[in-house]
Amino acid sequence: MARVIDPVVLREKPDLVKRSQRMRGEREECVDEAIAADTNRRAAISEFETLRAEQNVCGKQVAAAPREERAALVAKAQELAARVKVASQRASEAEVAFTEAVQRLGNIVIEGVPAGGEDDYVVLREVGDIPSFDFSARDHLALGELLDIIDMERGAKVAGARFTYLKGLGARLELALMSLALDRAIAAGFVPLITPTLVRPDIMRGTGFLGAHTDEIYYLPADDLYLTGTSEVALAGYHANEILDLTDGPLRYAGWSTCYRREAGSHGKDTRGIIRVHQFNKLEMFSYIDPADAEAEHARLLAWQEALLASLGLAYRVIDTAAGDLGSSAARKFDIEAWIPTQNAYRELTSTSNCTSFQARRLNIRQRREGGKTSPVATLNGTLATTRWIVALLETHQRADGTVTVPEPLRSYLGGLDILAPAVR
RNA sequence: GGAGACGUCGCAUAGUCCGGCCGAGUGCACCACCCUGCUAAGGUGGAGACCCCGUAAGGGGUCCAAGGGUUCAAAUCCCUUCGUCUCCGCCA
Repeated sequence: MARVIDPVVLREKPDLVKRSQRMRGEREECVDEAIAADTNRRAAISEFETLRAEQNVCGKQVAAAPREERAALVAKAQELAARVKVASQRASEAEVAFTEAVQRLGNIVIEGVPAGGEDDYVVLREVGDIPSFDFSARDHLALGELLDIIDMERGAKVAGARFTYLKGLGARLELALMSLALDRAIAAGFVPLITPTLVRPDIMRGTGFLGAHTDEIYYLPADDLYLTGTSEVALAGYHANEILDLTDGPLRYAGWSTCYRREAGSHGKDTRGIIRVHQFNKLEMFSYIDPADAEAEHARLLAWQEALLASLGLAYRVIDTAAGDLGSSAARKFDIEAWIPTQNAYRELTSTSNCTSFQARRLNIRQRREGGKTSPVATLNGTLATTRWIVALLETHQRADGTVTVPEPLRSYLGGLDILAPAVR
């Protein structure tokens, strides 16, 4: 059964949970409701178990009794069985009610996370020089079309709005970016994983995506499967219902997959180019770690993201997302936004979340502790590269003639190419 | 898509036909101790997960792929789902 937040914390430190709910701008009363449901549930379980114990004893008596006494004992057992059935039903109803109540609670926000909504983030730092041009800068789509590497028109013809073709050097650029990121991840000790992009409902639910964001997700009714919007889903599900050995350190995976998002709530937003498309590729870092080390790991994920962005010559800022803008699973989230010259704004290129033990509880992922006890692990995730980076790369490194300088780290992945220019034919 | 076999406590298996003495035997692996003076063998004991009550000691409940059903009682009978394997068919 999904527990989501630690029931012991809920019971013993309800104020902590209430404070978290408040910071998220969500209902505080949910906490008391969950506690009441918990009390109710435990009473129902006790009642059922007492009756059940009685029934078990009775059953043994029936089996051991001589024939002539059986009829009477069976009659008694029948009566008992009926009562057990009722108690059992009540107990499972109470269990369901508790699960529902507790699932309405978001993860407990980490101390230091700014309170408030989407606009209440705190900028931790700005890094790199904001590019300036002595010519009129083109946006990424203009550059993409000039270079013949992005084809939105044909994307729309074949699949509809928000679909695209990456062509020629565009296709190679994406692969180069992903490959560079993968090599960095491998160097940092991540195990590469190419993940399923269709998953079952229980996995989707377990990772916390089947809540408020259900209409963001593509669903295939004929097969009862969901298309994943990030490999985080499959990466988190990878060790579902397992007991891990983390004595040699965290388990780190780098998931490479295509991602699918319906973008249901963003009609009219970012309609130009490949900033916001229904299908893109992403390399995702994912860590399973002892909860005590989760915050340190979060800092490491962020550092790896920053190192990659910086090496590609992108100007960016790091923001500490406000509590109200966190997903329900996240206890803290850092976004890195790169400067997009033609938008005169920072736009999100990566995101890294510390889900503490929230996601692991839902997915029943534990570790063996000293003394043989088990406890939930912590999970963290973070973007290491996505298709969207191409937007920042093209715009940042463009030149007056519409060609684009290839940042040094990507060149070896493009056969040594240092300038993206229109193909001659 | 059609036909069939199967899914047991880390691994391998027994048990399922004939429901209760099976929460479950055996081997291997594992842990503790003993014996042995040696990188072996032998002996004794212990090992799972989850939940409830309890300060604790301890007690109780649930779990034989998952979920339902029959029954006083289900690993064992019935149904559904998921998964694995074999054969046939199909296949960008």
